[in-house]
Amino acid sequence: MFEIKYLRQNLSNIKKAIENRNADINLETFIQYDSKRKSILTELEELRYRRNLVSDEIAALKKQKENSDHIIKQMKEVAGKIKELEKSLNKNEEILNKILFNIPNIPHESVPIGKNSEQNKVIKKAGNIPEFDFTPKAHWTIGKDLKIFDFERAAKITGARFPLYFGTGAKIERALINFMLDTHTTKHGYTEVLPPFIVNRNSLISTGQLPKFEEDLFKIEGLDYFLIPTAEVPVTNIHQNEIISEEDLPVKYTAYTPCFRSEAGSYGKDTKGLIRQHQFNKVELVKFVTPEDSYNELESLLCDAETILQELKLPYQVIVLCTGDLGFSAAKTYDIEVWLPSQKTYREISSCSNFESFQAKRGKIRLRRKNKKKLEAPHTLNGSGLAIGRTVAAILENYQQKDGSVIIPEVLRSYLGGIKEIKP
RNA sequence: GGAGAGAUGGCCGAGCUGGCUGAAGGCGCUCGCCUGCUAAGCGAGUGUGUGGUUAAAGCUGCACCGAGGGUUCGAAUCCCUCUCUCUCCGCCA
Repeated sequence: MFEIKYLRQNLSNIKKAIENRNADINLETFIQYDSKRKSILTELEELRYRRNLVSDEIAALKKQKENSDHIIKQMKEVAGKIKELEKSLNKNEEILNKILFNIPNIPHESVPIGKNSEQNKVIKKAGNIPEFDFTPKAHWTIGKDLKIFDFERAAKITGARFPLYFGTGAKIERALINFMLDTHTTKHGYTEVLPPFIVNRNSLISTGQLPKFEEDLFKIEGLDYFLIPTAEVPVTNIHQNEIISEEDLPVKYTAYTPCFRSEAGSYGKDTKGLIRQHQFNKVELVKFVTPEDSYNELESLLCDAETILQELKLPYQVIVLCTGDLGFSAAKTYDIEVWLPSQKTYREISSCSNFESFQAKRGKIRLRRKNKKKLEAPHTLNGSGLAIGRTVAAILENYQQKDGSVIIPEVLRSYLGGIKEIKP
């Protein structure tokens, strides 16, 4: 979110940025209500000033036991006028906020300008794409043959797009969660967090999922609570409405949570397998940093996520999202995409973003510098490190053997009682 | 679920028979003095947001004492609603 003042002063920049995003925001309305706000406020503050002065007078008169009825009578009118103005100011403020909270973040200057995902840029390829002397199977077939997951039964329990793992399948999920958390806490210096899986409206507004994207969320009936679409929401909101000292930065958290997404508008896409589910597990990385460090911190966040794929020896590529594909709150985003042999393509497995001060401002997270009076907004970042279900899919597909078995990546074996492969 | 207590500045904590309280006191922090270092001591300063003015420091208006509404000329203080925290009882993984 932008402060009104900033928006007023940088209108043309923001306009251009929004155009680059293919977003549609009516800034003319903003200007209109902004100037209205100013005129109401000026009048209101003058009246309040007068009221405060006269109130003191009345107090003084009363103290001297003198009559003040005539002034009080006068002030009654002023009080009425004040109330009126306050009402219209509130209304005006509501409209302004609605506009303000619907304006997306400005892309960083290093973000390529583009219309959609086709203009994203590949910036790195890593790992070896496996070669097969047979036709590699899709992970849902492998999983079914190995009897480690069962989507039909999951649909019976709940509905389409819910996971149900058995035996080694369930264990691999758990092993991956532990492996990732262990790596990030011991090697990368993150503090492990286990947050609530249900959050209130305000938290979702802070991180930017609301007010625009309510249809993507699962809402709890009868309460203004939602299932989290990502750990980013509860974890970023840990410091909502707080002042963080400069010397405490960077703050780095990692959290495992399930994620719940309604996937509205994605019907017919990725209907099979683990790629697009209503519920999936994820290990998330979240950072609070000083503005001057945030782009370096984005690079290291990306590295931290990449490490997991390197250790699992899975081939991947890194892309930088273009302006048209950038998420609402992000100023810059790298996606890591893992190779899926059955689809002969790379699929997103992590998304690492710098939100700059966008979320901090919405969530009133502030930064106190060591020798400065004025408070600033810290920058927030987050990234998946990684999505667990998609990692399982990638392991199954990349490590599959001709006989239908799947080799377990070495780093995971100690988490799985030492087994080296899953056999049919 | 029932009964009660509470929510004040970076933290702790007064005020709550309405006006002199943006808020005592303490801690912390900053600056200065002092002691050869450290600790202690002394003095001054120190909330947030937003507007005006200024080259700047500063001065200054308004708002904010959990959130929202109400009463009043005037509310941290009174009333209502909501949220959260704590204590006791009940129930429970």
